[in-house]
Amino acid sequence: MSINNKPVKHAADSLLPDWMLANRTRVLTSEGTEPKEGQSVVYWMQRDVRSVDNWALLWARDLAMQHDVPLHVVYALPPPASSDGSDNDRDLPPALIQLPMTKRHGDFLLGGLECVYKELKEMKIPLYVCLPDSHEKVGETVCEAIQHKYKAKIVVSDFSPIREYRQWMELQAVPILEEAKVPFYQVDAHNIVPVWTATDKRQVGARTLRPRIHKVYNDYLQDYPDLKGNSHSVDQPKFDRVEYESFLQMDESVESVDWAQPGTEAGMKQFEFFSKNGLKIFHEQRNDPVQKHVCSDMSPWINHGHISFQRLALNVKALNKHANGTAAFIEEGVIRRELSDNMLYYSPNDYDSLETAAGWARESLQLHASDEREFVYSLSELEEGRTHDDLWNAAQLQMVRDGKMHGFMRMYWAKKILEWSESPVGALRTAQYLNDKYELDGRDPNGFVGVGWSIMGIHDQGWKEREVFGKIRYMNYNGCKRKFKVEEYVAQYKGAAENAANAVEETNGSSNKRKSLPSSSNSKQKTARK
DNA sequence: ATCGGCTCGCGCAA
DNA sequence: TGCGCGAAGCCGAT
Repeated sequence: MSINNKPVKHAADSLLPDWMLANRTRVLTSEGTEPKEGQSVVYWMQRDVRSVDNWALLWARDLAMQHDVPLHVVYALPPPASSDGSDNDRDLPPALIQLPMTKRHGDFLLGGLECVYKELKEMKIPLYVCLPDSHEKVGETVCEAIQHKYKAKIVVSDFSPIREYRQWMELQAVPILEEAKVPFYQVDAHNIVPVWTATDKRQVGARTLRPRIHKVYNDYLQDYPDLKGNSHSVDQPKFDRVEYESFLQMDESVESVDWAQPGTEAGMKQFEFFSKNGLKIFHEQRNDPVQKHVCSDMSPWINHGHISFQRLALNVKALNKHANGTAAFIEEGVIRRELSDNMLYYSPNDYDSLETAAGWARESLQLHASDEREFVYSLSELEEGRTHDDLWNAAQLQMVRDGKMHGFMRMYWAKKILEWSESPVGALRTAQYLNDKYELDGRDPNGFVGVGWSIMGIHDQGWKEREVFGKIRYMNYNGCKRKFKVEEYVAQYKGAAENAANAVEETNGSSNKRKSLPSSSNSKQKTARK
């Protein structure tokens, strides 16, 4: 079932406290769905897993106060991946929906959720975790809690442009709530300028989104009010971490990382470190993968919703130092990050496929689809970092080991996957698969757009035509040598190779649900042409 | 070391 | 309708 963007209708002014901008909201249920009798307001938390700096939670709490009922928070754990093999992509790595939750992601997700549970409990706000049987049942399961467990009169959710979230909310829950006459409001609690407000269509690049956001940026960069706790006494559900862990059926071969602990507090510590060390040189050194302590490394917490980027924007503004570093940080954290949401929101059904590329890019990749490739690697050769390119292998191993690849290397890494794959379609899916499996900040719009920028020219322009790439921007080893000390970067990941190989073997051996992936027999290395 | 051309499409001037 | 301009890079000329 495909997702359609309907014209955005904002919540009526009478529902909004003076600090809540109508543009942050949209009404998902149809006109005439008015609050009837009910005993609570429910906040369906999904993308923005935090108790502070969360416009959806704040507004839901205010609505509960207006109606003199308690607030309940409901979160749906993502149901285990179902790979029934019914799709026609047998030769491609699994798409996000078929990808098992890794321990790396699951631990971070549950850790953050547990923090929120405790923080809310202190304020007498209960958090109830739903366990839907399948992807198709998420909306139904959450609505069951909304309607029968909590008898809600109003539902507020946060917003994500990821397809699965939109299916759960817009396609599955909306009809049930309309039938039950429970109005369903959504808040873009993730972006500073809400995605549907910044522009009303997909943008071709940063240069068209930037002026639109800058024009209204200060209007939306409001400080957050404090969250007030429930005054009603309500039952507190238990937080059963063990049960949730077994529900997720995690892929244990991708281990958690030590450097990033889940939760708002841990994330803010990382940010304090960055604002003391990296911010002042961010504009000059963020593209040098050898430099330590330049990048903010905030994306795990931002993407999992543990921290609001708006909080970081407010903090760097209050710091009022390092104008150039701050400008570069805001450019990446606001313009480029919100550009990703823009792409997914306005192309909800094809943001992860070649179909979403611009005409020039599709045609050009098609024209060069049968060009002879100098190297073609199998998925396992790539996954284990066993290519001829030590720089690429190091980047891959950084991702496998640390759950985070340097931003500049992500571009080079994905471009080489295009260069070394049989087809652009396969390259795209392989890069998305590896990104979503290993990056702690994967499974997110920024990942789809980052990979899309590299492989199919999303938000980029055409460049000098060449083999395999066509007009897609090319990157190579020599360019990296010009920019940073390649040997130094490579040396950092020596010895990580065997670990990666073991992890991959474990994954593929233990997962009987996983459909078979391209085997290394596909691998070939051809001699250079000309 | 630094610069300009590469190539495309938006947005503005006409 | 035509033209200026940007853009998370490469490459060759200076």
